[in-house]
Amino acid sequence: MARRRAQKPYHHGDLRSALLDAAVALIGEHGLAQLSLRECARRAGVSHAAPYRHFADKATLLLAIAAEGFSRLTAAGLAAMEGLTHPRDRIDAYGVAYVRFAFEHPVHFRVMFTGELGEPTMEAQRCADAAFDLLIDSAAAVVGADAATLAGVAFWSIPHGLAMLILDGRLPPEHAGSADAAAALARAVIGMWRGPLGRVDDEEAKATARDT
Amino acid sequence: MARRRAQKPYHHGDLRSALLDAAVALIGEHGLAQLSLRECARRAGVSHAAPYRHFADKATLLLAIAAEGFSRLTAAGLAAMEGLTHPRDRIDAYGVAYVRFAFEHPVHFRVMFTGELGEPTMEAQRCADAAFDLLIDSAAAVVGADAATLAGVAFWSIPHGLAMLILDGRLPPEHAGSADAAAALARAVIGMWRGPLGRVDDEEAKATARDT
DNA sequence: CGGGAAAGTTGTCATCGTCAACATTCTCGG
DNA sequence: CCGAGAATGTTGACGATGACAACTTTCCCG
Repeated sequence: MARRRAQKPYHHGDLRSALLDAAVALIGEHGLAQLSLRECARRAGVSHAAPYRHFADKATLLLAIAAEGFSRLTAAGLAAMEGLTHPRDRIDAYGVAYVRFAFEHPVHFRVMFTGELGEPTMEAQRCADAAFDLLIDSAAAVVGADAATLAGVAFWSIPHGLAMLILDGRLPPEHAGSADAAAALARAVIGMWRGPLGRVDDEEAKATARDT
Repeated sequence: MARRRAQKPYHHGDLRSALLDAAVALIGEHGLAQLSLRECARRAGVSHAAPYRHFADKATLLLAIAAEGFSRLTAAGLAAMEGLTHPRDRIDAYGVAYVRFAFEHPVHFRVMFTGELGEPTMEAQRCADAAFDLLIDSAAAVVGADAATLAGVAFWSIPHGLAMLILDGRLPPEHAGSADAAAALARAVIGMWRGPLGRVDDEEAKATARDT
């Protein structure tokens, strides 16, 4: 202790996080394709080979970003569903949170779904599965376990496609200008869904229709 | 004329297409991130700088692949809608064709939607807009021009999300094992859609329900 | 306190994207 | 028919990158 902060210590302290942060920032600035480990190292104030003490290779670093993204997505979904008891309300909230997440963490979202990252890490696989399982479980709570996979897939497609459109800049600015606008759009589009998820609730719709 | 085929001519003949084909093949084999212009050149039997006579840089080559993909997608959509007169049938067919396209041309599809390709070429922009306009027009034929953008966005989300799930290998094999299976899944999921696109047709659904 | 493990560094190599300079072939106007 | 300029390819070079090996510094625990 009593470390001299004036001259930087040989050890960084938390290089791993610093590299992840630098990578996310760099991807945001110059795009995924331009990302270089050496530039990350430079920005973290460390030599060009230091990253290899924390990541096997570039793909592993990206996988870590993806894993982080899936974790945050799951957390955002859980937070959005918190306090909601109606299954339909819950899965709708997840969908809206999904689009909001994509808007607020565009870099993570891109990395999560570029694929092309080689064989996923166990860590990354676990985080992705957790996010997907939450969706399937939420769907199962509406339509039952048998149809859950199909319904989950159908339901995921909507927020996911929406998120892609927003990130690709193919939506008019009034719908994609802010996180709130994007979320509102998501709520509107999801509200149009009247598939198996909707039918169940249509019968009890009047009982629930008090919020707008 | 009477060209000696035995010793290859100085000029390739159709290098541009050969490079595009090589690039698509290489991406399919090793992933987008591993693509190298030099490897494309090698595979086309040409020196490492030859590609620069046809593409300004690597990004431009990828943009060309994306443009080709959007053109084929538009063509596939048009072919699928051919002969169908009911607006709802037509947009449904487009959606199914969309998923089938993604399954059959996974490399093109990936390149089309990786974004991160820098500023799009005019060519690429035009092809992408054509595909999107076809969708919006098809939606407009169902819900009218006013709601067309919103409905188009909502409707695009479904096949797009579905395609992404299939390409990411997150679907059970019975649904993603073949192009026909994927298309059938798409048809099923799209059939669940009962938003503004569906409501119009629900009134005349009985008149149309003769297939299946 | 001492030795191994962890974390960083320097050096190196093959490969890549890109540019400049040069070579070959095509084509079209005279 | 020919000859010059435009296309198209080639060779060579440069800086940057991902990845590995060997070495150094610091940490931590027995």
